[in-house]
Amino acid sequence: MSTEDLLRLDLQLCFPLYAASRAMVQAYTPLLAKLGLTYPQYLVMLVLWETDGVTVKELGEKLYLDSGTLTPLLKRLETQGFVRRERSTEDARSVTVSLTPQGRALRRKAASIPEAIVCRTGLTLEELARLRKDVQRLFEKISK
Amino acid sequence: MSTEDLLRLDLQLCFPLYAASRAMVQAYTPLLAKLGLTYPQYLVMLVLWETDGVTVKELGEKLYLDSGTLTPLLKRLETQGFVRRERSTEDARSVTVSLTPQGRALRRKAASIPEAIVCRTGLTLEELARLRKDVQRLFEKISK
DNA sequence: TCCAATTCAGTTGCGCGCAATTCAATTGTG
DNA sequence: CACAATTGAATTGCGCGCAACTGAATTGGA
Repeated sequence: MSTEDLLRLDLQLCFPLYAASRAMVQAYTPLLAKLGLTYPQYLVMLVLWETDGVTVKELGEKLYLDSGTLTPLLKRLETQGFVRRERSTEDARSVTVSLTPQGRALRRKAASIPEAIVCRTGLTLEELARLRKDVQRLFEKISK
Repeated sequence: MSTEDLLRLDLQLCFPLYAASRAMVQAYTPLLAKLGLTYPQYLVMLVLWETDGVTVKELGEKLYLDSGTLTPLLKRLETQGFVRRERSTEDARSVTVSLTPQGRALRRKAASIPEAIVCRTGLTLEELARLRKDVQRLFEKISK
């Protein structure tokens, strides 16, 4: 393949990835708006619904986001009444994030979202699982 | 699969897509920084290197971005001296974006980037082509 | 024990993305 | 032709992402 070809927009992997990621977030947006969440906020809630009481650092490791992104995002979730943020007693450098009852309750309202998105893709669960694995593999290759 | 499972972060397609897309942009960032470009600016340049003299609307259609994103981005490219923006004479509502000699020259400097990224993924061109097609198909399904 | 190095969250600054709005130019219809 | 509807770019406002930095708390080595 020539350099010319490699510089063509439609032949690069990155652009479809970038476009698909944004389109995915846009598909979630109206569903999440009903809960009062943005997509990154939803990701934080997914982590907390699975493991309540995590530090900002742990959230960052799971979501690949830094404190510059998480701190203001968590403050907004706190203002909304979905989470509490408190300095850890055993290590005062870290901050523990935990769900409020309201934050826990939100999980039920979110329960219907994944299926709605799966339907939207029009792919079978097998196709989705394979694509997810491929994209994950790509991510691992790139991110080191 | 249960609702519980569907809400698990690691089982969703969207999160790996989101993480991979950001990781990809991060892989481009140091290479593009040498040219004075961000990743979205690079996408605009890719379009212009292929088809010089396009309107903001056409750019938006190719990149799935609106004027709210493009107008300030194009102003920054203009300030850098890579593009010119001028009101169309036949339709004064639209603005035509074209390359400056400096913008055209940038293409040669960018020529080595796609291959560097391909190497970074550690995938064969066949694997990349297949993944690109799958992601494109997903994008088309979602974005309507 | 002391103190330099590290860690963790927070802050600042900037460039997207995108919804919503504005305004001027153009188009289409009676 | 008139004028309402549409189109295209620009603007505003907000929430990310992320690099770079700050400052406080903790750790680890001499």
